[in-house]
Amino acid sequence: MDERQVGSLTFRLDLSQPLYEQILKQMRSAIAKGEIALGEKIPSVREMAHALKVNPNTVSHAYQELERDGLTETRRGQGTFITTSRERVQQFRRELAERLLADFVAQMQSLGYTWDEIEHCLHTKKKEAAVHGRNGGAL
Amino acid sequence: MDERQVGSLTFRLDLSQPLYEQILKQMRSAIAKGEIALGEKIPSVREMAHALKVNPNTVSHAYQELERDGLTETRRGQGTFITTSRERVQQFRRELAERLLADFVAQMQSLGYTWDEIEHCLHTKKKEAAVHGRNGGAL
DNA sequence: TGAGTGTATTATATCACTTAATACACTTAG
DNA sequence: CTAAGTGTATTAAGTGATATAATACACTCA
Repeated sequence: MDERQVGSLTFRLDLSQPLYEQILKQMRSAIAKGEIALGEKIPSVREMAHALKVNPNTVSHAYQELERDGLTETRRGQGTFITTSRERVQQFRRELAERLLADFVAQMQSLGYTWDEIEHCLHTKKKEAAVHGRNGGAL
Repeated sequence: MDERQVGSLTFRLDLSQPLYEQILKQMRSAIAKGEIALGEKIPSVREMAHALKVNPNTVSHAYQELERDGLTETRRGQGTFITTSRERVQQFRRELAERLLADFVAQMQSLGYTWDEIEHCLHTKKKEAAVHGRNGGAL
């Protein structure tokens, strides 16, 4: 429940990972999902740092990675803005998904799972989730 | 190609991850895949350390994690041996796969992918792999 | 002009990881 | 019994990534 609100965004930080990485990943998700509109200004480094109770340098680190990803553009004296290129966002989302998928499959195969078995596991979990989503999730 | 042979096992180590974690994961894979037989003795801490050009403490760290997993049993003065319980190995393999799957799905969903889209991505990649496996992998 | 931007710098502290050098208790082959 | 080989524990040191703190600078805009 340790959630922090920053503008329209919600962040959850813990100690299991570097803070700047958690900020980075959650910003990436928000952008990929369109929770932040194209061209929109994101919170300033200092504002974000204050809201998350984190050092400005840590936020700056995350923001610089976002720019390396091509997801943001920084204008000195103005702030940091989401790219206006819908194509760039979609491409980045696809690349990230492709990496996740490749890593997942590689790790499953390192445990001796075949393609068919991996597909079957995913399908089974999907059906389980469907049950939990309908009513099983309730108390 | 920086591979190291230790008995019947092959290890690949780099600097992108803690050494003890790489040893741990590759041992887990070897056990899960049955590349080491149940009850078999694995290389001694010192032998493994020498072969991998790594400190004995680092190998010991990995071996202690393996025992925490229930995959090995240590006998003082004799060495470290793979568990004789086939059930334990199979259960651990399932648990590991379950964790990988849950994490993968969670990360895909954080990018806005639906269950159907995730399934479709996996299926597409499977077919790609099939092509590369038949002949596309050749030069 | 002044407040708000991103950025850079220097310093300090902490933590995980790795290596090194020993030492101890145990088991087994000789 | 002895010696070599087991896992394990301890202490020390060094490294690198991470995070914080305190400043400072250049830029933009009302």
